Amino acid sequence: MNSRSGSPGKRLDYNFFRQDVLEVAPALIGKWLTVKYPCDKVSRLVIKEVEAYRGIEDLACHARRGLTPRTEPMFCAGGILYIYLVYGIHWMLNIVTGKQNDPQAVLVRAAGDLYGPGRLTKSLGINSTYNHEDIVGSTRIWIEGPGEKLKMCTGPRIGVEYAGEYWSTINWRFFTK
DNA sequence: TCAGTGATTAGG
DNA sequence: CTAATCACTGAG
Repeated sequence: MNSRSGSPGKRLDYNFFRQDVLEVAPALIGKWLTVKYPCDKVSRLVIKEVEAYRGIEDLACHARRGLTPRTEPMFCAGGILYIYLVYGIHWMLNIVTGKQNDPQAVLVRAAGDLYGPGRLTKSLGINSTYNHEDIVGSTRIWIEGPGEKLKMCTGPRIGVEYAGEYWSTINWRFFTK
C-alpha cells in the first residue's frame, strides 16, 4: 500500500491526546503517523495496531511501580512521546495520553506496512532522542486525522504474561487487518 | 524454538 | 554494587 495515499489530515491536538487512553487508543487506528526527516521528506503511515497501558493499577503498565526516571513521561499530560529500549535492542514508540499524574500511554505496534513495534521504530529512525517529544508542536513527528475508516478488532496485549491472568488477557490491543 | 542485547530497577 | 527482568526480532 502506498504510504502517501489518502488525503493529508489535520494535526491532532491536546484535546485528542488528553482523553482517557481507552478512548484514544482505538481512535488512533486509521490515523496518520507522520514523520518528517532532516532532508524534509515526509512519511505518512496509517496506524494499524496499538495497545493501551493504563495507570498504576494496570500490572502490565510500566507505571505500576510509580514514578521512576524512565516512566516520568507517562506522568505528564497527554500529547508527548514515551520512548524506551526493550530487550536491549528495540525502541518502543508510545504516545502519552490523559491528564498529568494519571500515567497512561498507547504503544504503537504497526503502521503502514511496518508490522512489529521494534521494526516500526527501526524503519522510521525513532530512538531515545524522541523521548518526551511534544507531538502537538514537534516539527519531526505528529499524528494527522481524521484518517481512514477501518474495521476494528481487539485482543489481548502482547508480551505481558507477567502481569497475571486479568491484565494479560484484557482486550486492550486494537488493530485492523 | 531460542539467543542476543543493554537499560532499568529493586535489593543488599 | 549485583542480578533479574524485559510492552521483541530474526535465524534455524
